[in-house]
Amino acid sequence: MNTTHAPAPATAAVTDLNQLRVACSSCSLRELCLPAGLDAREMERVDRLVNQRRKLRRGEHLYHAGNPLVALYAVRSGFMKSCVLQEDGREQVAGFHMTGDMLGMDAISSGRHMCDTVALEDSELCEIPYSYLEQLSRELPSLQQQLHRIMSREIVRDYGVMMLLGSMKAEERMAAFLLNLSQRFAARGYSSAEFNLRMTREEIGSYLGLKLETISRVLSRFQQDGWIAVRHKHIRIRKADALHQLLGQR
Amino acid sequence: MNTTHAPAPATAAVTDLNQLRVACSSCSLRELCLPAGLDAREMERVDRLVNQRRKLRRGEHLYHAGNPLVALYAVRSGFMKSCVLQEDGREQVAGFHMTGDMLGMDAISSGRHMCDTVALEDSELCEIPYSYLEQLSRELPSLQQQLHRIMSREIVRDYGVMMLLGSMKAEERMAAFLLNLSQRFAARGYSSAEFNLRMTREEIGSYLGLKLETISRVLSRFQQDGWIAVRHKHIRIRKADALHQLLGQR
DNA sequence: CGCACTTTTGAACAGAATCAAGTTTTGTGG
DNA sequence: CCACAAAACTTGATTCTGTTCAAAAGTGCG
Repeated sequence: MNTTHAPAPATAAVTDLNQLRVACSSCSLRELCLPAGLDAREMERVDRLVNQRRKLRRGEHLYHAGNPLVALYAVRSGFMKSCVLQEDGREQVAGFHMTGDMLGMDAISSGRHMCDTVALEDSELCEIPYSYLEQLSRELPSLQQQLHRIMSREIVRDYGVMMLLGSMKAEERMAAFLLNLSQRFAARGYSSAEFNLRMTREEIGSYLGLKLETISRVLSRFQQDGWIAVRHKHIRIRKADALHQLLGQR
Repeated sequence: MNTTHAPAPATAAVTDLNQLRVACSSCSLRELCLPAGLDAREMERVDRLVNQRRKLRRGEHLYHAGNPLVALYAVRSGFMKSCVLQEDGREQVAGFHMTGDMLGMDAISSGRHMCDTVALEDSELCEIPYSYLEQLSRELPSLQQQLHRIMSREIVRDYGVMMLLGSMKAEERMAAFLLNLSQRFAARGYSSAEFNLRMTREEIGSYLGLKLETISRVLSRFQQDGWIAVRHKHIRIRKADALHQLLGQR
């Protein structure tokens, strides 16, 4: 067994911290991530598959649109965004990714990434070489299933974003966004009521199809209504019900 | 070999036209569809996998949100739409599907469909039992690859829709929509310059995040500019360049 | 052939964008 | 560790795009 936190044995030739192994089997995210549903023997084989870590400083790219597909990535720690770009330079945030999320599946169709993925804070990722993943998932039906589930989950998530962008007003989009973050933090064992936004108002706006001024105004309005408390990037949800109602009604 | 158009042999006990076999290997869509990239031996095995057809009259559902995942479907002929629904009853078109498109991948993540899929004209679909597909794709690496490519393509398509909904104006959305249809018809051997819309203005509006009146107005404007000719559902693209420019600029 | 649905077009309205100015925060280098 | 510049945020006033409401005309299905 090996973990990031175990000191490197003095006798071993471990020179690169990035390559320190962290077994999936001992990872707290295993139930959210690629190995969900695998038994011990299977997990061991996945451990050997995922043998490379990648560290990114805030602002660094994991990949750019156009880069060839090498690997898929699982977020081990930190926070990322993916942006789609248009010829004319306009850019739109297509998603925010946190711990346990899988990245890079956009590249499978053409062999090249179709978006940019960037760290919004210092982050660590597990690199899953794609060709080995394909191979191993032929041998381990549970792994194959989980991979398919993960890709399908991304498709479903995208449908939700379409709904958001296509038929909600500014306040509804913001409520949906906050509740989504809240729920994802909760699923990871953090508070669902209090968290820090890792992105700027402009990035939220890009994701929600709104301008940054609108984001700012809606947050202020929610605060005045007593539904949330905002201070800079810190959010405290005071009336989750009210936010939910905003979505359910009409 | 067996095709839909061959008369059923009088001696055979073929009673259900829906079950008449049409081999993938003799299907004109094979290069667009699931068997793309397979050799003859592999194709033969996929033929045995896809042994059920399903006919839908215009307006009939292929599946509803909530239905359990049974199969994926390939559009053999006709035209379909998928709609996501919200608790409050609001509904949004998430995609239009034509010949060769694969449907149903939204259900893999949870085992239940997350959208409604409906025929917009009489349509025929190939039913691909999902558990057999999983199994066979473990045995045939090319099939596995193609399945992954298809799911990834759906993710990339969704990114495009997000871009459209999140950062384009009404006219740009409409131009993108028309050009996308045009290009997809062309890929299927039809005219890229002239085609019939299979959906109502309201459905286009729902897909593009606009109201039907806006769709009508934008089409009229395009027509006045001489960029297209619209008569009811019939569209003739006269200046594809102008439409492209509308997207590329700014 | 008629009724329901779809589409077009106009006029008034609303929500979000844009423009603008000022404030706060953050990150960097001295 | 502090000072400063750049980036991020807030708020107000104005503009504009697309929605809503309304009415009339066209289409097509049964």
